[in-house]
Amino acid sequence: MSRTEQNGTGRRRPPTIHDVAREAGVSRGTVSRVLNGGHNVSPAALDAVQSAIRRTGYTVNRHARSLITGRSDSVAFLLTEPQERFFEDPNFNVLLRGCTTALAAHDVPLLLMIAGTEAERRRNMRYIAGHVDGVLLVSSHSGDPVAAQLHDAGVPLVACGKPPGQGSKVSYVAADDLGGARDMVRYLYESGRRRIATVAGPLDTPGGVERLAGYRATLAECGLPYDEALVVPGDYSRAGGEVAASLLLERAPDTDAVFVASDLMAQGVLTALEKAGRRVPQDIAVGGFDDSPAALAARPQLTTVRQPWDRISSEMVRVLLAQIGGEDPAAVILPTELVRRDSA
Amino acid sequence: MSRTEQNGTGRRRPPTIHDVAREAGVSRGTVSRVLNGGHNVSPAALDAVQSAIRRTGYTVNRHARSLITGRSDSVAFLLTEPQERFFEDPNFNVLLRGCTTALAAHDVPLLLMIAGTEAERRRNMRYIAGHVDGVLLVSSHSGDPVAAQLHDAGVPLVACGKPPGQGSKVSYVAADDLGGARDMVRYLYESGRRRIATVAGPLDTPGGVERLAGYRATLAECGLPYDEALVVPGDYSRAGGEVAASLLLERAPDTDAVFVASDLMAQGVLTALEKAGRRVPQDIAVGGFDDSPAALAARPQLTTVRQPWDRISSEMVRVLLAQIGGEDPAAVILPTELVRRDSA
DNA sequence: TTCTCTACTGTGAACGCTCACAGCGTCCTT
DNA sequence: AAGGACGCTGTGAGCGTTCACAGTAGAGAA
Repeated sequence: MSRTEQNGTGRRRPPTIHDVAREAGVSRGTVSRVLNGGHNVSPAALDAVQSAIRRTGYTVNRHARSLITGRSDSVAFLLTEPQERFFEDPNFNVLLRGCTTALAAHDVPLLLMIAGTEAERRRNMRYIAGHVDGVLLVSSHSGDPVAAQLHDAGVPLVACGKPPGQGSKVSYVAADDLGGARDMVRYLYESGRRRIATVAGPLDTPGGVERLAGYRATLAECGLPYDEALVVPGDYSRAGGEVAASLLLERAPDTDAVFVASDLMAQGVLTALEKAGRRVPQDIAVGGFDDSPAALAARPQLTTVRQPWDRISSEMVRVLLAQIGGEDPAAVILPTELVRRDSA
Repeated sequence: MSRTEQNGTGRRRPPTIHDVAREAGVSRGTVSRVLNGGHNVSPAALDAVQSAIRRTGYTVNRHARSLITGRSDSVAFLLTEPQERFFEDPNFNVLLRGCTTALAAHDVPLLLMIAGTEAERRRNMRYIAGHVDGVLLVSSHSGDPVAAQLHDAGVPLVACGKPPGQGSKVSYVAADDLGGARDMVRYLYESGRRRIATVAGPLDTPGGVERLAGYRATLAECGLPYDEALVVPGDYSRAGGEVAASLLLERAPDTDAVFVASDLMAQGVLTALEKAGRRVPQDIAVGGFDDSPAALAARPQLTTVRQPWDRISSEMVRVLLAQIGGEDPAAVILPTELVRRDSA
């Protein structure tokens, strides 16, 4: 008879490895071996243990295991963004969900940590060292020292997007921002536009830099001049896009296309254009970046560049687990895809 | 000399309570007492221990602590939604972030678990029992047995929104859906609308039911007849809203206002109305629900009902921690707020 | 047969912490 | 003056697991 036959409302003491061992008629050691891959265990013992586990409803006590192994078998998803971006940017959702499910497949729980303030950052850093096997880092702004700190502390780490100034020391997974920007600008060119402007992302983020570089390179490839009046900085926010577009219309009223470095900003651009009485795409074509829900919500719906967020998340998890397993840091760059809708 | 003076690239063995004790010239027991509230410790010893902790950079090993206390000092945020909703609904973001930061203030890490499929659900249930002190449950569909299961397993639990058919056994925190709907419908009535329709939410969710009930009750209070042609079911999605609005225009072309049970659906309604050539708000007023980013993204911007998501998350955490501390389950209902913009 | 090798099994000893207990002084009460 | 109560301290045991090691039996080689 197992000790856990009833599971009433009060919490019972959960079965331990001893209970399983007794139930199966073997020793702790054998049960432990079964739990950890089942090597050097006779078929009969394996069977007995497995059925005993099933009968008792045993689950390994991860605290006890972690205490001795030193591993925690959990990883942190660390977000170091000012909160507005987290709210506004639906990509985080996709990324977070993707990481959660990819990890779940390996039975590794995910700890969500958000470090908006300096105090939160310190608390999280304290926690991470020693309580978590690795970190999935989402932090785009380059002022952020957290990647370097974690790396110095010897914590396995994968960043989403290339962390600036880290050489090749830290792993990262990123979309091909430069290639995506190139595809979009070339597409605008090929649909006949010749005064192609851009609303850039923040230039302290790798994405912002790369997309601008792609814009610039493609202009050159197409034989178009680079005109500084056509380049307006933005901050990835809707409001920022609106401001940027007004500025652009003032500086270069003859613009006939805008490559906007995020869908959210593109929404703002659309608003400004509407206020200014410009028709999209007839008067001005607008190209976004991200293929976020905002792209579908926009009127007209945005032609944009899809980032492979689902693959990004699964690659991040793959690289992180590999690194925890002892492999070297790796960089992965994934292709983007042009999505044609109504705005260009 | 502390043993941890350098923190080079290789991971050092972190300082233990023994190290701190030696450093402070006291015993393990005293250090432990300082760590757990500092009762029955002399001022001198307290001081010595605290400075030793600072010097060594000691952090308590939570695995060792959990092993003996039986608590894990962590809680799960369990999401049992089909994935589309998670993506589309920005409220989850706010909720998730709110819970994370509220918990962080108590030094309690949050484990994110998503149970989209049955297999995931089972895995998560297994993990939760014994590895987590409590659960923040976000699951609106009533077919979902997870609330009952967790409750039966004796796991402290707080749901977001009233879980259907649980009597008063499980704690929950919810916005005043009925009151919010009432405010909106009354507002539409007071701005002169007399053919007020509604696009309802799914009726297997408490929110959907309550908002419809509020609509119906307010109609009665205002002396307006209840007309079934004016009530169209929806599914909280943008596409669902568009379909619903087309149906509505067909069934009741003289509608002059629509109370839509979510902003996302309201966006769809706006699209359908635009296609049908109706002006908003001149021809038809549109009222949303949620005050999500979608409300600002919509054209015209949505008049809507704000749910106090920030307070919901902090209340959920408060109630859960209280319950873990031994208090009884509690129900909390928080007031909503009417936000006037351009659509009504 | 005897020896070695291999496959399998059981047994302490840790991991770092908390908790209960016992031992101490010191102060108050009777 | 004796007895308790109280504040503070150190010590041993044990939480549930893994790991290293020692031991056993059976198979194959000499």
